[in-house]
Amino acid sequence: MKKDHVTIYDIAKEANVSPATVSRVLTGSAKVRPDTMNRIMALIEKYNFRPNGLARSLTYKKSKMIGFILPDINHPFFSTLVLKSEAHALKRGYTSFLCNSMNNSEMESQYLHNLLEKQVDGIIFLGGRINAVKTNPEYAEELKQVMDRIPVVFVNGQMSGVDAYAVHTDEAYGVNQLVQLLVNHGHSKIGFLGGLSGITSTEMKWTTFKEALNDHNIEVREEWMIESGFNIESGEEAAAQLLSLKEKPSSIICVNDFVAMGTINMINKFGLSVPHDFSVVGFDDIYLAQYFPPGITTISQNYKQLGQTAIDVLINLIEGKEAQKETIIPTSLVIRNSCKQFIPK
Amino acid sequence: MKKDHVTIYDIAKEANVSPATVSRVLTGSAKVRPDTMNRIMALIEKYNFRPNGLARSLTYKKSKMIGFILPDINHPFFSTLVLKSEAHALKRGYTSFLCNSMNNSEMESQYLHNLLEKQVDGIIFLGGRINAVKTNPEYAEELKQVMDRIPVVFVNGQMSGVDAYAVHTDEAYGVNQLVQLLVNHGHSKIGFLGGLSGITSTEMKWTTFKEALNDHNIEVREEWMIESGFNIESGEEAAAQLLSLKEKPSSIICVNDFVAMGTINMINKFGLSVPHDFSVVGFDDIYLAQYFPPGITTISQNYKQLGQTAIDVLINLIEGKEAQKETIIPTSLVIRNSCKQFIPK
DNA sequence: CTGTTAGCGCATTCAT
DNA sequence: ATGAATGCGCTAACAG
Repeated sequence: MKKDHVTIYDIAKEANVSPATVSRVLTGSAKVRPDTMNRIMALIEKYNFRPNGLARSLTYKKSKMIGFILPDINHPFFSTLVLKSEAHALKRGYTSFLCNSMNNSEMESQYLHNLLEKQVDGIIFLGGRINAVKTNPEYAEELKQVMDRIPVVFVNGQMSGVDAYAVHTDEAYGVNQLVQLLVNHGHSKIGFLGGLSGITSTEMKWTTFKEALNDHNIEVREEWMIESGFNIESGEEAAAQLLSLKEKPSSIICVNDFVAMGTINMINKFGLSVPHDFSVVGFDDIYLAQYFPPGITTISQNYKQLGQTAIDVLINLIEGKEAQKETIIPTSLVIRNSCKQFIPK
Repeated sequence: MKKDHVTIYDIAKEANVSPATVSRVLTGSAKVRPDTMNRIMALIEKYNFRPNGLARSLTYKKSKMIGFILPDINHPFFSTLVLKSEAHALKRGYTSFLCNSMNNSEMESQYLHNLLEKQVDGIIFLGGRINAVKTNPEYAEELKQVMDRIPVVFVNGQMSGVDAYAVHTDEAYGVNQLVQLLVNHGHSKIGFLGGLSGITSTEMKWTTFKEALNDHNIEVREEWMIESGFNIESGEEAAAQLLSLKEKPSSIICVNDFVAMGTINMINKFGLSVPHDFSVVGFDDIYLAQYFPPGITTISQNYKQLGQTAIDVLINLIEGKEAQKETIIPTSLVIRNSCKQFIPK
């Protein structure tokens, strides 16, 4: 079962050459006479030899690995983003190390140390502490210490006092697109469901939402802005609350697609329907958005571009090249069937 | 920005001790006098020192990492399973390395080598080549070579000629539960949608399905068994085909929840509804199954147990302990609203 | 309790 | 074109 690990020394001995020569054929770092090369290659084949990556990284002082710290791979937004990013990183010669923090700061700290010990060459950070409106100075300090050693790129986040490289979705633009769409459809009573205060992306969406309404001379009704969370249950809860109001909006912007799904479900449970009784729009354009009846109109985060850019910035930093301090990725509107022209009753 | 990497030698020098002593406080492998220990700890703190994991693994000849080869982290089945597995592995002191093969055998090969070079202590293999009904001998050979070096555990798969440790869901039992449920509800016209021939899980579900119908003295109608695939689109296509048949079943078993969603969507597009016109059941119990209207009755794969067992088997193997060659994880029926009593018209 | 020495497996000068 | 020697950072004997 366990064939003892064969090393370049074993190969060297059997080929009657020095380990250095074996190393040379492995890396192609110098010319080797064709016949000795063939002899070595044959042995490599014979033993199915693979150089020990740990030893290699140790001498190179580069592991060619990048770490990802993210909240939850189970969430479609992250899984899609990570999938794209990973593929791109691989193309550039880097393998990825995923760490699910579950939005728990202690886990983030633990993983940060873990990644450092594993000698990753850089880190992509998503969610958790970099999504908090008020930065915890302790966590910021920790991150700064990490950044002292290896490059870190924030995706859709920021920390006050931490001068980090960042790439993020233009969420404000997305919200504006949504409001514009609704207004174009004749809606002037617009609600906003989901999200959590204290989370930057939520608060930014809220303020943008209000500004957009103002720009369109539409009154902001605080009772139509209901905070709840980010999953389907949150959508259901928020919608239930909204639907029990005496006066209701005719359209609803949801903080993300999951919340939109919950909202649609609850509207149906109230015996009403989308888009007939309410126009509902989401955010993120997760895989399911197009299939969840009636097909959710939403904002695409352009995952591929987002992930790719983050990776490019990080790798450029790792390899000592120039990189843009902050990159903003545009969103795009994806029209489906959850939204229709407002018809006064 | 770049503080030169500090090593145990640096710490040792500044603390006026030998590197070995520093190593001792790091690992706790031997007693160290309290005051020297404190001195060392202070320096570790001061420099925020972290031992180099690569160097460590090199001497330990253990990396405490396990690799996952899986088709696509973006699919809820895998993301959930991986999340559970990873958490359990971490609890047992192992970190995970994820590799998305996209069901591409070449990528699997590439990753297999990559993981070997990275010196992972073991591998969890899901999907792809171990799901093929007819084993490709070349791929089997490759896997055997890997297994010659480190333990590998198959999850929901197998390869003929490869005597691997395996953990899998009792899919046959699940299909039986589904048929039983439908029969209990008075259905005797049952279809089966989705899946792909050549994929073990599909073929096993098909044969189990037929046997179950036989056991219940129900005729098997080949035209109600439509092969298509595993995603929502596949469900829609298969359902469209089924619905254009002259004579249709009253109930439908889908190869998984995605296909069930597509099926439900198509039924709705035909102006019919679930469960009113058709009872539809799925498989996997992904997060969305409960929220996709009308709430999908399905079979749970018991992710946690499945993942945990796979990890336990693998780690036991890695650590030279006993492990069961094959473990079967029971499924459980999750009743929701996509299924109702058959009412003859 | 602590220091010295010798690898772990590989890549890289510096010679030859 | 190739070999010998050295170091990457850490742990594990083996002394003392």
